[in-house]
Amino acid sequence: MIILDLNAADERPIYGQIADRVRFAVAGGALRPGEMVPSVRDLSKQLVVNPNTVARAYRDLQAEGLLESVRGMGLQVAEGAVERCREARREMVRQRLRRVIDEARQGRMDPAEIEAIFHEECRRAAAGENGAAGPGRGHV
Amino acid sequence: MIILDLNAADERPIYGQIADRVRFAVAGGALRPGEMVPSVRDLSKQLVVNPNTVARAYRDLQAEGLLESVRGMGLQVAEGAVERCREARREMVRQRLRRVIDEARQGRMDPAEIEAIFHEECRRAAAGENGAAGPGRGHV
Amino acid sequence: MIILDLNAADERPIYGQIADRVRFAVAGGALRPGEMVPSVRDLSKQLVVNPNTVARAYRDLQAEGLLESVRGMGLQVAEGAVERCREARREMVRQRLRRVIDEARQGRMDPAEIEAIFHEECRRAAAGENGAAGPGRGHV
Amino acid sequence: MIILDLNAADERPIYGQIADRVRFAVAGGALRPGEMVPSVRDLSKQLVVNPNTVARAYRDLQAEGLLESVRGMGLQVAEGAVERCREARREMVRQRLRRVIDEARQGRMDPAEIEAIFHEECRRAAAGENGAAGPGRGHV
DNA sequence: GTGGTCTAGACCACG
DNA sequence: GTGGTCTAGACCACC
Repeated sequence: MIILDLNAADERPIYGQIADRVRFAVAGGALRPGEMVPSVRDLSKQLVVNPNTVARAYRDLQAEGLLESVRGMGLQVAEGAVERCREARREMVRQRLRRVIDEARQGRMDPAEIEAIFHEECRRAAAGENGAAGPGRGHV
Repeated sequence: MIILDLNAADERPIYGQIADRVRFAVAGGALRPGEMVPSVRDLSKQLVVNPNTVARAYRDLQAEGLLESVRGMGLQVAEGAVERCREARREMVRQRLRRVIDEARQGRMDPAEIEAIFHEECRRAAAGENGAAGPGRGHV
Repeated sequence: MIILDLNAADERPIYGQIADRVRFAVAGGALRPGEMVPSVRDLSKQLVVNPNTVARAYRDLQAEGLLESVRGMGLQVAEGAVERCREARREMVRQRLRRVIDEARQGRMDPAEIEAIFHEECRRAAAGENGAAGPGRGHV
Repeated sequence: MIILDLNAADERPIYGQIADRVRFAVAGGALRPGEMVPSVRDLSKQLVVNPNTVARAYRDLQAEGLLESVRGMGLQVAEGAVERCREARREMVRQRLRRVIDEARQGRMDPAEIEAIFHEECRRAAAGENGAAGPGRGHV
């Protein structure tokens, strides 16, 4: 069964984080169309969270058409979900990047400085994934 | 007088948006040390926002040491503010970029795709600043 | 053997849909008094449904007096069933129509609009039964 | 302030009934774009229902784009809502009528009988609206 | 004052 | 076993 976890430092609503984990799992191929997601009760135990909170995440995903219910059995990933998740993921990233860029430029920040920071952070992320502590900014 | 505006689509707290606008204005040189910021009442009218909300933004900026009260006159930008704002601006941008990158990678998105989107959006922002409608992504 | 099928899009309980199909089959003459209904196992395979679900539908129909068990043989359609099913069918249709009409009027919908929609849908149904794709509303 | 009420005999989920009341109120003109809906707390008291239940109805309506939040102030009817509600109401009625008609015909019911029942019920509804007890089927 | 999140726990229908 | 509804009540941020 797929393992999901939460990042305690994330201040977004828990149900939103859960939904995003599922979206990313589908986009990344860890959860395939037709596959069942963990039951509300199981996942709520796994995440140490109230079942209602998981149920809300699942409900939102259902409304989005990403999950569909199999009566009496649980919820499964819908057929067209992978493509939609990939697209959603891409647009989410695009929208957030756009907002940062727009605000930085509006604050008269040098475009070259923005790009420099972006590449620094990309390197940091890549390093953090390969070795335990790569170069760049070690802390945080 | 300095002109500030808000983006209604931004879901962050309004007081935070206002404070950020002031920080960016100082970092960008639009507001200089010793200069007075608009009064709470004026700014609240200008932004069509509750005066309490503006007051809270100013309160936060005061606590931060960025604004100082001049008895009977209002609030002015503090002396050392510019450098601190530039630093704050840089770190704010860095932190937000980092978060987007981290979450995208965590969702197993291809790093090259992330960079591609970033550069697309940079070009779009640059185009939007020069001409009214440059190349790139026309809509939005 | 009588062929029944289910509409996956129907959100009513499956056991109720099955029972209704049987009622309508009796009312329409496709199942005659004295005739045996498919066994629980056969029907559950035919419908790709849990046997318990079929069993529950049959149980309800038995309680209603529409089916009677023949020891060791299964269930057969009861003698007086046809008339009762016709009546049940009529009342079921009436009740559902009434509900739609009542709610539409309660929502201040123009009565003429309701009738217009009804007749459109009647024509559509008639067309769909005669030719594969008649006039009216092609899509669904 | 707009008065909403619930029909205790309705077995649909309460939150759905509340949402429908709002939709119909908007479609019927009782609630106009820009107008505020009752606060969650007020409406929950008015309907003798848990605030969470009202909140869920409002949340669904927000997701639908029918309501939009005015921060710190409450929820108001969105601009384009009226047309969308009318359309939604029409399609809801159409879909439900279609289902009844389809199932009745599939059960080999005489089309003329279906129409007869429909018109009977239309007359009944019209009568029930004008006089307290018109002709037709008095009870129920 | 507003909406929103989360928890806890009960109850239900369905399969 | 599954999801879904509803209640009750706490706590939060925002305006």
